Amino acid sequence: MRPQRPAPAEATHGVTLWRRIADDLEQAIALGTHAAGDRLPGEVEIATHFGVNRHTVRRALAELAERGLVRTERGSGTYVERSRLTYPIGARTRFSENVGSAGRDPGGRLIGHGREPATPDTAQQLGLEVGDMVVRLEILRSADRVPICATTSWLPAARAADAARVFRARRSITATLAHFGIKDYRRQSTRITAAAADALDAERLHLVPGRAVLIVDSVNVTMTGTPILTSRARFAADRVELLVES
Amino acid sequence: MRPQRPAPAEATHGVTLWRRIADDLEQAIALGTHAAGDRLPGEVEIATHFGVNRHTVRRALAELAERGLVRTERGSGTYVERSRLTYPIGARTRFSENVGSAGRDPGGRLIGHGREPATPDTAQQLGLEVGDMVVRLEILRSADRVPICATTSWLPAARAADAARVFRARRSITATLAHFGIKDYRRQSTRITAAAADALDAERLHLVPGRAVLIVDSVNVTMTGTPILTSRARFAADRVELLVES
DNA sequence: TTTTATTTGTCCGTATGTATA
DNA sequence: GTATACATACGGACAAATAAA
Repeated sequence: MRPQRPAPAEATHGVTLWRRIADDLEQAIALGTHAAGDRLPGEVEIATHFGVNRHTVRRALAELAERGLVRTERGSGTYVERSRLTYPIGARTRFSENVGSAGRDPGGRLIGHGREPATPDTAQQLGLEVGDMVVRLEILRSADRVPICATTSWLPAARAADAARVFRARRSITATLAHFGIKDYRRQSTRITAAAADALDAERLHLVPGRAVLIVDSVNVTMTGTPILTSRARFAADRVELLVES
Repeated sequence: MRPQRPAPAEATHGVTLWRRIADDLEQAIALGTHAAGDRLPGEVEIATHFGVNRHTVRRALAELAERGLVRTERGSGTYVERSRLTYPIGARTRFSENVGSAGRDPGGRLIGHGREPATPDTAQQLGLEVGDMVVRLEILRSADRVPICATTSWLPAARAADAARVFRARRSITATLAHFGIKDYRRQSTRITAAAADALDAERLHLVPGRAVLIVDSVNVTMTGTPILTSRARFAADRVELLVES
């Protein structure tokens, strides 16, 4: 960041001081001058650097905090938040590919599984009868060892009986489906809503109860259009941003 | 719902009692036997109806409550939740059309506006220089008089100087853009994340602070690809579900 | 405003079947 | 096979919130 003195009104284009400082800090963060996790200089230090009052800096930092770029910790300092993982949603949505192409290390761990009768909505999504058996997989997914989402997936038991065992070996949904003869599949629809994290989310995703989770329901079909997998993922909203391109 | 006695193991397909009751209630809600807003029978009444213990019914209701189908109010009863407004996200996303085709009455009210210099990210999205002037519109949108989202939109001031005045007359973004010669436009990208509602969200969207809000950033371009409008919408997550089809 | 009945929330306990180690 | 842990189901009692008299 470069020092700036409050300039005459016409030179500032009517830009408020705090906004200019916020913009400067935003640029500095975007350019990597302050990396993720870094502690910014103290408020007084920033204030003297720009030649303004500390309260003006506080207003700027409040703006950045509200937008999620920084996080202020009372008695400690202001820290640059890790930028959200951009997670593209589309017909070819694959977790590992998404995380990998963001330059992060994808991980997936089976934390539970079961065999159960389809509930009405699961049955409808998979084109089954209510009560037909389905296999449920609970997978905790991460990027760079940081938990990203907890996914519950359902597959027709008739087509993928021991999906849990296969997933544990292959460590990928795509590879698991391939094992059952599904060479390719596509995401048919995605429904997105959000809720406050409950105790289970907090434990699995390692976040404070009450923080937001994105709830993403998807239906995946084979290339011939047969429903093969439906899932409900709960994302730590702090850490991801879903991207829909059209 | 039809009464059911706990049956021998082989007849239940291994389905637990509470799950079967939950499924039955879910069906009854889906079929409209219990409409949105209706109060379900009391726990004891449901229990005697199914011939089970009250705790078993409670387990079933807890399942439905967790999935957002019902809401229990201590001392009062259990109520069927209004189903979420399905909001399609795509190239042709238009608020009024989305709400209207869901059979609800769309509303939009300008609650604020301003003229300000573009911040770095707004400038980048609109293809402007940092500091170029933009017009900001704050719009509160509703369906059937229930607030759905608060949207902040930015347009290049050079192309849409008095957008606020036009919007107030036309009451639609599409009509406002048409006034400035933009006959058609499409949504280029949508970024979705979530957060807990702050005091401003709570007031505008009429919800309790801490409930989840979906934050939807979009960039809209003319049919020739020129960025014309960027917006950030904050949806009451309780009341909507975003739908992405691919 | 106060009382009373209704309804959900929480806690205690008991018994049984089913996975898991 | 045995022991252990867990989920399911039932029964009862009381507290707390609500709604109606």
